[in-house]
Amino acid sequence: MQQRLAANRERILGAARKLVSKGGLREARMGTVATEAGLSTGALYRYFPSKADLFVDVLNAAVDHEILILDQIIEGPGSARDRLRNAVASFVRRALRGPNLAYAFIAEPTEADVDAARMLCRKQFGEVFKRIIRTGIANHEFPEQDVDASAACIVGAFTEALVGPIAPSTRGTKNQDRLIDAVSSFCVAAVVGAGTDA
Amino acid sequence: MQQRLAANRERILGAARKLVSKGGLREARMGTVATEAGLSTGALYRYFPSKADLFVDVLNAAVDHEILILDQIIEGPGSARDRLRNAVASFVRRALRGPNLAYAFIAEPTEADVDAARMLCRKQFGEVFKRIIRTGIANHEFPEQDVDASAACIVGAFTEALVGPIAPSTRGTKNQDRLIDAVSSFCVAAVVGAGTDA
DNA sequence: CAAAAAAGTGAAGGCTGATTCACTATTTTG
DNA sequence: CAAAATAGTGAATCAGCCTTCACTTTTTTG
Repeated sequence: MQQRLAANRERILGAARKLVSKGGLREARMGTVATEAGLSTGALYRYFPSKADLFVDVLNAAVDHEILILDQIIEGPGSARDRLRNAVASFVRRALRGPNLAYAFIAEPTEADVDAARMLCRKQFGEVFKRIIRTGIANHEFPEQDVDASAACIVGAFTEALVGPIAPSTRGTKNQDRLIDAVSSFCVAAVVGAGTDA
Repeated sequence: MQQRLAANRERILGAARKLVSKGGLREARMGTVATEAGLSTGALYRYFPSKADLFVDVLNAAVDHEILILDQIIEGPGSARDRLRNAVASFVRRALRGPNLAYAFIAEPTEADVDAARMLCRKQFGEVFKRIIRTGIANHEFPEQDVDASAACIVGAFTEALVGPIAPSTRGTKNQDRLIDAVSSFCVAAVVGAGTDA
């Protein structure tokens, strides 16, 4: 019977995830989550104290997963440059593939409570990139630079390229591959060459 | 007497601008705008058909102004590289200085209607940067690259560096100058070196 | 199996904030 | 100056949603 409860909790999280991934936070209503999960609205509150709590959970789970993957790349073998490139490329690739979850999330604020969590997540991503940039600087692969600023720029760059309206059409594997390449080249070049003419 | 009306309209726009620049769109209520403008809520609707209309106007005015400045830099003299650097630096400098208006705006979605306008504005900024990148490529100052992607990355990079939570403290002229430098160096290096190892 | 506890229901309540509107004040006009 | 038109007022209305709660159903327990 614990089973049932745990399963319900999962179903709720799953429903919320699904709704966010299409439609975004803006359109994720508690009622809809409930229906999607096959429960009544009231039941949700037996599992999560509030909408914000529910969605913060969804966000954190998605982001933790993503961070884990980035971490492995960043801490793995290879030159700092290659690891940086792979990290960015991996993120963009995954974002383009799946329904945008962490990605819709990372880019789209709503209520203040959830927003705070979102900010934190962005910061987490930033931290990962700071680590690799520092490594590269220590290595003398990268020039001295403002690590905080560079990390922020990287996160901003790929986010905008992914979800922004400027982004070119991402239909077709070909275009996607090109975008992945373009964005990761951009970031690598920036970090490698940053400070050049500061 | 037309005067009075025009003046009121201005006062409303001014009030809205002021409220957005501190507090952001999220906290800009019609009632507050009215009070700030010295009018009643009802009166606002004699000047603007809806909240969205009002704020779209505010947004567009702010962005048009900013675009104009960027345009002058981009179309001005100097190498493509310098112009790109100046354009980014100018944007960041202005954003850090004034109360963030276009900047709070450009980064912070709310209702769908206003959001559409916001997207368009980002696109406009992107267009400006595309132009200079194309020029540089034609010049052979920059390597061939995905112009759309690079422009998106630039807009994303400086936006995040400015308003994102990752951004380092921007208190003090010193820090601000460093940030301006870091961000513009980042973007220039990226564009100059993009495609290097694509 | 009956009573108690836990889970689930969904309509009603409440909150926030935009929009309206019946009415008053001011300005224009003949 | 009186009538008509135009501005302006702000309390009431409306709308969207989250959250609650009195009640039913299911599960546990003695």
